[in-house]
Amino acid sequence: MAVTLADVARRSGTSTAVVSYVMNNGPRPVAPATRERVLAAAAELGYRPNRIARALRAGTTGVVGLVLADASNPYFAALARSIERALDRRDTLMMTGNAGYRPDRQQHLVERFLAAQVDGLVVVSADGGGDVAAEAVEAGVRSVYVHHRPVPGKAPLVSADNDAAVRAAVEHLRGHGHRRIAFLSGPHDAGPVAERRDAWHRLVSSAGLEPLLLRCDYSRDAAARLTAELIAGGTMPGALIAATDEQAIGVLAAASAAGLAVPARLALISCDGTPDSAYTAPALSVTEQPLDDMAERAVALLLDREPPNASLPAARLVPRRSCGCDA
Amino acid sequence: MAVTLADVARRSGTSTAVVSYVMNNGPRPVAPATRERVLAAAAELGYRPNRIARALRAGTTGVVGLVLADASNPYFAALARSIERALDRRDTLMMTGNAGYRPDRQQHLVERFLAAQVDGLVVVSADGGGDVAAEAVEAGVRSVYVHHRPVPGKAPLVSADNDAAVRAAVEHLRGHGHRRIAFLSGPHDAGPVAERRDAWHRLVSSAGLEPLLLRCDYSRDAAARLTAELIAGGTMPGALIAATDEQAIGVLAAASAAGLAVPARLALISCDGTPDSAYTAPALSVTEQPLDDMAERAVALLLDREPPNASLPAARLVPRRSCGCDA
DNA sequence: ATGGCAGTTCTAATCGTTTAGATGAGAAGA
DNA sequence: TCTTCTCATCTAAACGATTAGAACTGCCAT
Repeated sequence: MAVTLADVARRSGTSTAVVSYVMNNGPRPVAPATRERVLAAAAELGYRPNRIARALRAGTTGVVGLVLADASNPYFAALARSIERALDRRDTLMMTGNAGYRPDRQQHLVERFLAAQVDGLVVVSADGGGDVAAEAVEAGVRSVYVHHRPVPGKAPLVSADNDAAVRAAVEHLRGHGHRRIAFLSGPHDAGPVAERRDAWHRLVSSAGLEPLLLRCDYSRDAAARLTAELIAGGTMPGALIAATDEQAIGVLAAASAAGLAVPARLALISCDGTPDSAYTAPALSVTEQPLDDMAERAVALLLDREPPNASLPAARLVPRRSCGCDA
Repeated sequence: MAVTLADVARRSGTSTAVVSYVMNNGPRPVAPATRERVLAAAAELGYRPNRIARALRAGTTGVVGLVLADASNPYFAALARSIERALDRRDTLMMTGNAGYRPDRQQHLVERFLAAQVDGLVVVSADGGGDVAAEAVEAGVRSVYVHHRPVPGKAPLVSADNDAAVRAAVEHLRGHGHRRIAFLSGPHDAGPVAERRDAWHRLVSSAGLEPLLLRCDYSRDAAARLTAELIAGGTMPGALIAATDEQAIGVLAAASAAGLAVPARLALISCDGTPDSAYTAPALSVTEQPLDDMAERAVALLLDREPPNASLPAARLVPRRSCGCDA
């Protein structure tokens, strides 16, 4: 059915070797006249090299596996796109799998990807889950965690500097005159969220302010329910830093439903900086993660012989309406 | 480096054929005692079948290519997840590529996927772009368009019944007492958006109402700008059906910024029904697309010998706050 | 003429699995 | 004892591309 090297060779009156040399500007030269004949034959027949065969022979597939916690989450979706662009620059394809926050699914995906002989593995997981990359590393497949790494974790981690970002957020809210600055974290935070919480706790405590720590699941729904309870109970603080945009959007929805004015009665900043955050009502103030840089770094670590070791730019503060700014 | 069939065969004192038969519950039976030895050897060595080699021999890879317009758009992201689940049920992996609404990128991705010998191709494109699946179909690779199909298009289309959905939306808004029901469409609508617009136009016209048609890009940004202009010019209608959630979210953001109350001064319904729509302020009323059913249907069309020909369930109306309902 | 040397091209082994055909060992039937 | 049959297993040929090593052309210098 499909056109093979042998077909092109027959048509052009040469051998498969010569055709291969022409196709890859191969390791050996080919006479100009022959090259022409081969190219003409390939074009006529509509020859398309079979990457599976090449992969078997070469031991490298040009495909990287991406294990994603949840592509429906705009933060992970944006990260996935950045990774895709970084891979595309290296002419590498991407297999994707959503683990849906479930460790067993993560494991399952890793095994499927290894069987498919991926050249590398990128794991973007939320909190929780074991060292899924370990199996890949043992099998000799380069792997990298992005955003979060389990402990212990056998593969390197690429993540942004959350400390500086949270510092900027806290200082910004204090600049708006707030003294009760709460933090909304995850249920069992770890990784970047824990870093953010730590940074907040340190800053608020050392300023002599009371650190009010809230926790809920990383879903809009959970954050909305929590917010509704706090408002009903009259214990809503005047300023809040949400660990993730998703949670902040849930907070915003519940505040709107309960008639609590943002930013007048509640100043809000969240820490992802997804594209969505610019289109909430009011627009969310955020600390924006340098996703493109993180992705480029991660992919370089996987595929390039000499990965860059420049440090990652920190997340930066993007003030919009929800913190009390006009913009 | 990697453990092969031959290694397992040597270790268990059998041949590669027997090992293969054991691994696949092969086409021939194996004596129980031998089977045990083989399984033990495979476990000890940590054997993992090489799917690339299997693919070369079998001519089938167990991988499907998904060409997506834009995974950052929650509607497409949700659709992609549904497709992934449908594929997973058939033990099939997925390669993903985002075309970013650019026809040349679509074409490029299709070619990469074909070279990777995918077993099938799912194309989820927005308006515009040529018949990218044509090349795949000619190469004998089954393909299917989901959501939108270019004209002419060589592959079948899986799409929901938009007519019934829009009818429900228009009738619902009329039930709230609205008589000026505008429609916000895309810049050069086609496919599902055009269907929605047609349905709206027919219904509104036949009710003797004036059909006000608005157009802008499918981005939140564009919709927000258009809305701001309309509000400033005092020409904002009292009720609006947005073709997509993204546009509706842009409308909502601009209305909030300009202080235009939703739903009191503007009743809004949009036509995708993404998860996001429940968490806007106020919550968006939508007609919800049956994404899981669409995905299952599309994948069945690609991979199953006898695809189902039951008709697709229609999108259904989910009334929330933005249309004027209390819920 | 003849050996050597580029410059080309061909032959065939290889990657790891699958599987049809050949082979072998035993059991049952003549 | 000698077929005949059934099971279980082995041998080896694919799948399509890559690439060393062999082989074949001219051409020049001896």
